[in-house]
Order: sequence, then C-alpha cells, then structure tokens
Amino acid sequence: MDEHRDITLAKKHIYRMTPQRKVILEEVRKMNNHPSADEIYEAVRKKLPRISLGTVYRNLEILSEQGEIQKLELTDSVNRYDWDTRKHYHIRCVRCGRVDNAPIAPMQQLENELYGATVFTILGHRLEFIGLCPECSKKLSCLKNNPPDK
Amino acid sequence: MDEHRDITLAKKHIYRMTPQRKVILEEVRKMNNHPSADEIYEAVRKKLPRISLGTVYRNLEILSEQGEIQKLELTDSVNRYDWDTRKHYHIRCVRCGRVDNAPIAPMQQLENELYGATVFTILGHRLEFIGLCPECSKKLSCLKNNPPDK
DNA sequence: CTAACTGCAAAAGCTTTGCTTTTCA
DNA sequence: TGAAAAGCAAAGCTTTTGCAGTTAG
Repeated sequence: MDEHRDITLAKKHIYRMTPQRKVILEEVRKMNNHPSADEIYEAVRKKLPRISLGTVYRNLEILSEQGEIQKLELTDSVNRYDWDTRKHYHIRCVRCGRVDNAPIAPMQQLENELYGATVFTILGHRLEFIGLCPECSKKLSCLKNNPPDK
Repeated sequence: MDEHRDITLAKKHIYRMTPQRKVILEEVRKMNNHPSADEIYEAVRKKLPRISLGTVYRNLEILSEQGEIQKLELTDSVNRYDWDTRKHYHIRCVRCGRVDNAPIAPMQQLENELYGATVFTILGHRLEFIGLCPECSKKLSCLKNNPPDK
C-alpha cells in the first residue's frame, strides 16, 4: 500500500459498499484476536466462498483508511487488524504470536520529550510489549524440567 | 530465523571467524544509518565481490546472536542492523525510511506497569517513533504550496 | 579431520498488482 | 453509464533453506 497517500495528496475516492466489504468488516468486528489478513480471509470465506485473498487485502486497506478498522503494524512478519480503532498498545507472545491488548494507557507525552532534540518532525509512536502467553510459558517451563535429549 | 532459539535450548555453536564474517562486522561498524541486509550486502560486496546475500543474512543473524551487533526489528518491511548494541529507541521517517536514534533514554519501568495486569510474562518492549526527516518535510511543504495538477 | 561455513539457486511467506469482467450508485 | 471493485493469477520483495563443495581450527 502507498503509505504516503494521506500525507501527500489524499486522492479522494468515492467508496462503495460491496457485499465483500460488508462481510469483511462484520467478521473483523467479531474477532478479538487481532487477526491477520489470512485469518480474516478464512473467516470471510465461510460466508463468501468465492472471495479472493487479494480482495480481502484491498478491503482491509480501504477500511483502515476510512477509519472503520485499525491496521496494526507490529514487529511481526504479518500485519494484523483490529476492530477497535482507539489508540492502544499491544503485547505479543514471542513464541506463538498471540496478540493481546496491553492494559496501559496511551502516552502521547512520550513524543514531547523528543521535541527540539531531533531534526525529525514527530508524527507518532508505536509501543509494543513482548512476552510469553500463559500457554507458551507453561510449555517452556515443562521443557526446562524435561529437556529434550540432544 | 528461529526466534525462540535462545529461549528453548540454545544449541551451542562453535563459531568460526571467516573472512566474510569479519568484513560484514567491519562494514556494519562503519555504517551509522541503520542499514538493511541489502545495504550491508552492497557495502561488503565492494570488498568481497563473490559474497552472496544468503551469507550476509546468515552472518548478520549469527553476529546478533553473539551480541556483536543488534538486529532492529522496526515496524518497517525490512530489518535493519545497528553496530550499537546498547538499548536505545529509534525514529523512522514514514516517507523515506531513514532511521535515526531517538534522543530519549530507555524506559524499563514501562514494563512494570503491566505487572499483574496481564496474563503474559513480560520479556521486553519496543518503542519506535514515527516522523518525517528534514528532507521529506521540505519536499512535502513544497508539494503543499505547489500541488501537482491532477 | 570435521563441523562450520560459503555460494548458488530455489523456495517460502506475505503482500501487491495487472488485467478483464462485474457491479454499485 | 462510468468509476469502483472483484476474481484470478502473476509478480514483488525480503528472508530462509537445501545442497554440494570449501575451510577454519
């Protein structure tokens, strides 16, 4: 996607509401697990078996642009999407990739600390916590007690 | 890369110092611009024209593992590498991708705020500032004053 | 000697794009 | 009726991997 679109000219689109877009939005709104495009594709496919992955990508992009959903660009290899468009942070399991909301309020003031100290114009920040989900914690402590003979 | 390696078993390697590894490390240490693997490849190629990109990737991985360099996993499409292995944050230009250090001290205490409020075991956090570098700022303000006829 | 490493090329994984046809407004 | 969007397939980009030959220690 053209990441600079809104900054440069913001070509105005007249968006249409297609059945595909509608179902994609509905499905994302049902999912609390910060799904990837592929997971959304699989969910939507149950309703619209003929939809293509490309259409899902295009619509997720448009829906984020419209502010209907939020595209999460975490330090993961895949992008995830969130029905909750409010600013909030996330915590990601380093082992299985599970993403939860981080129970901590956004800190806009972090950006102020840079003011005057950098030549950049600050536009925002991203904060992501890394950790282990309970399931993976458990698995790892088992491993530690019974190391695979190697 | 196996992101879990250090967590699970950490198979012990006896690393060797090859000419390739040596040059890669030297080159990274010369670069202050948080280079991507490909940029490092291009720099190293001037010294070792026959080196392959795969070798560069493998060595960057090993060097990070050894703590000789730091792999930066920013919210970018490419990974970047840093000779400076100390904990520090970065600021990235949303338009051209330039990465600078962020003049702000690491805040370990952020993680404490989550303690007890999440089911995750916190291992760390990543903070990245998003902005516009001076060059891109300039270009954009020009654009605003002289919008491309469209 | 031999496990670590290299170069090369192919493959993998996620995302974007080109093209033709369909469809919403 | 015309721009937006869909479906399909191909391509793009970064990173990883398999393999056969090479090399550091």
